[in-house]
Amino acid sequence: METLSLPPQATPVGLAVDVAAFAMHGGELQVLLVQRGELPHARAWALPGGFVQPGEDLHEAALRELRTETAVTLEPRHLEQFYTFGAPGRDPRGRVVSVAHLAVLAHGTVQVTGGGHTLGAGWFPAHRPPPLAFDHATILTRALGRLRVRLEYAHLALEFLPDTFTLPELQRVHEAILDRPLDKRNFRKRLLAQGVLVPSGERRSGPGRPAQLYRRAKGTRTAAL
Amino acid sequence: METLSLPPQATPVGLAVDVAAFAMHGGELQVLLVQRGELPHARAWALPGGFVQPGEDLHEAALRELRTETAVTLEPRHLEQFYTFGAPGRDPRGRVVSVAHLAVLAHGTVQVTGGGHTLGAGWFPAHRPPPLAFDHATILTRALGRLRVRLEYAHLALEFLPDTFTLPELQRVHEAILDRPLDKRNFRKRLLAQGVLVPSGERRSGPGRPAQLYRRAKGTRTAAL
DNA sequence: TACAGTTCGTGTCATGGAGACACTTTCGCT
DNA sequence: AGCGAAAGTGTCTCCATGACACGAACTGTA
Repeated sequence: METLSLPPQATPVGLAVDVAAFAMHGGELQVLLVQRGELPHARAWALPGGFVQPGEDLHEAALRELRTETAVTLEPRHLEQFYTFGAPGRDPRGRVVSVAHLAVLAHGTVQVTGGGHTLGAGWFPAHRPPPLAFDHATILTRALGRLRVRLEYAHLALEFLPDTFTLPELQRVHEAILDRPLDKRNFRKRLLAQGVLVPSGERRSGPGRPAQLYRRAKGTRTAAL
Repeated sequence: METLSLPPQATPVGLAVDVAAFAMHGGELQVLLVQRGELPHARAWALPGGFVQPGEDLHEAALRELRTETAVTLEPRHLEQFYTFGAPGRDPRGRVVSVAHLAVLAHGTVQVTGGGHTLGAGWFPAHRPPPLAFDHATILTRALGRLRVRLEYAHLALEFLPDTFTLPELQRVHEAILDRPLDKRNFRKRLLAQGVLVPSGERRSGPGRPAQLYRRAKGTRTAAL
């Protein structure tokens, strides 16, 4: 079986992965972009991504690109494939099909120094990005849509925060993703009713009344599919 | 721009599409399978699919494979990409990445004669399929999951039926997809409240009380994404 | 033409989740 | 002590969902 090879109908294509990686910073939802150092679209901003290597799973490839192109310090808390872009003209170099991924990085991961063969990397407002290379604006829009959908019935928002967090912080994550304000009381009611949050007993001080700190309940890890 | 070519990092892979095509037949949800005529997995049943051709969009490739491998008579009413399978060992011939699609064929499309380089094609119970080649059992399971999700908030079930249909017929489609019975009164209440159905005035006779015929309301085409 | 068989069509009540809505509490700072 | 700032809290309404049983309309046959 291992000696079989690809039949002639299998016209080779370039297989790439692109990653829309999000994090919260300054109360805003940010997306990680790299500045391209090569043609095509040199000096343009783009989603981190690149070609899949032999024997490498799509998931692994997405992780590798994230690490080598952007020098982010932490592992993503969530990584999920969400759509494959394969229109014939989408890359001027030839036929490149890209499996787009959605990643969530925890708070505290936001320092980025650039790396690999890019000119740099940085965080940008996810809802108002700069002009992007290739069809990456489309990819980003769809990633945001997926993120919104995931909010409804998953615990994904928790992945943006440190292990321990306050309810107002969590609310700000939801608001940043949905790009609209939410009612405080309804938000708390809904979240607490889901039973995935456990008060840690601690409180956090600041300019105002201290907030109760919460922790995710055990056995509530997101199915990182 | 057109003279650029793929960089050396782009290790070539085989790019394929596979299609899980569903239709209603005999009150049951059926999936379209082909019997493979070539190695690997010769004589095994598999989802229709094959390699994408140069310059061909993924969507087009899925349509072509559906037509040439199975000689189905009608166009699918819905075609949607839902996941890309790219684990290194999934195909013994080498690195093959498959973009899996979900298709819905209208009632009346069920005659299938086989074609292309397969030994035949046929319909099988979607929830109890025969053993399948490659990782197609996994693909089918995920296609069914997607179909269920789509039922909740889309008009996808209508695509299984002819232009004009009765409410009990539509209910049977939902029941077949969910693989469980539904309450008649609640089902009618919910569907009619959605406002996507319009009584056509006609009735359909049979062994029992005649049923009201319905038609989809204008401007309610499924976003075939 | 009467009856049996078969399928279609209909309404109420209880429950649970979601959204609108305003004031009090607790702390830090001056 | 007082002020500013943010956290925390409860009620009511509305809508969607699910459980539940019987009469109505037609076909075919005796």
